[in-house]
Amino acid sequence: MDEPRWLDETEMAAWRGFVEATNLVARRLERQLKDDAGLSHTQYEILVQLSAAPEGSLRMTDLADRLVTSKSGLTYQVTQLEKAGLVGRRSCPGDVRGVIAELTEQGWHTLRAAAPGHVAAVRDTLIDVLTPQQLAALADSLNTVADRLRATDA
Amino acid sequence: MDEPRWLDETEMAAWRGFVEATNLVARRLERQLKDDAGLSHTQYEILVQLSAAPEGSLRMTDLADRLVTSKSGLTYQVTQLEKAGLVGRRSCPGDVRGVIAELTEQGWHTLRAAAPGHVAAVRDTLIDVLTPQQLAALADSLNTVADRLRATDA
DNA sequence: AGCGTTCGGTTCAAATTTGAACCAGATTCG
DNA sequence: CGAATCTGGTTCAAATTTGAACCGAACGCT
Repeated sequence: MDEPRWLDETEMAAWRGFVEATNLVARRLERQLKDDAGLSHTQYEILVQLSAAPEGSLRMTDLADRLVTSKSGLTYQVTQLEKAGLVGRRSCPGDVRGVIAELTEQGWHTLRAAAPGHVAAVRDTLIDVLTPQQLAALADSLNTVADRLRATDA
Repeated sequence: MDEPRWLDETEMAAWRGFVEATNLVARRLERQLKDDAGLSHTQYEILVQLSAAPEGSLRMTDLADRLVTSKSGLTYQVTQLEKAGLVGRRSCPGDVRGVIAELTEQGWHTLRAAAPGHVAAVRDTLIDVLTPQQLAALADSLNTVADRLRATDA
């Protein structure tokens, strides 16, 4: 194990910033959603992903891919949302094993009700804090990272 | 509740990128640390913060501030690390209530052993994926966000 | 058709996280 | 001094997350 390449000052700043911003933003938004809409961020993300899919429905596996949770974690949360009446399960035509999660009427309604407050919070914590240039740069960098990880995960 | 300002394309890209990169990077590094060093990222962060402090020790409250966990979460993790022999608790001179967490010899050793692999993984997932310009821009944006949140949390 | 492998989802126990309640030691004023 | 309040840390129950084990169904091949 030879001497590794340590991080220089900028690299360290990027990394510390990443860790810190990540946690702080997550914490802040978690609370906002819980307080204002009674949803965890995970649950909100599930609703968002479903709402963006055709018919407001997705197969469990596809949903798990888009979110970044374990399969069992998804099963758990979908069950919670089902109990709350926001999501339903249907079986998947053509594959008996498959399960399709689908937004209910109430799910759509809850999401529409939660979205404005959440967007405002996102602006407040992340978007409006930065200049347009910073924001564009951030989007560029983070998407590079995300794409790269998506690719190498497979 | 009037019509909110929705996110435009760049804003949305930044936000989605943030959520996605955040989760993917966290997941990746969590696994790396667990596999290679038997530590969770939280635990590793505790060791790092302690190692950066004078004497390798910090008061619980200060530690909780630097990490971004709840007080009870910190108590739990420090107890775990104590069981593992990486951290010790001392009482705080001058304030009977206070507790100081302190790296043990073994804690230093474990951290030194874990660091190279972790740094390599950080490079791999985040740093080396970006150009120097992207990296500098990322550091700039994220630190702006973090600083701003630190300020408004108080 | 038959066999071995992969896939999709759930179940389970164990580890972690969180917020609220709590306790004892500080602080602050009147 | 002494009551009222605040602080630092732990404890507790409840919610969540994770990975491993599992089961039945689909697939690839012979």
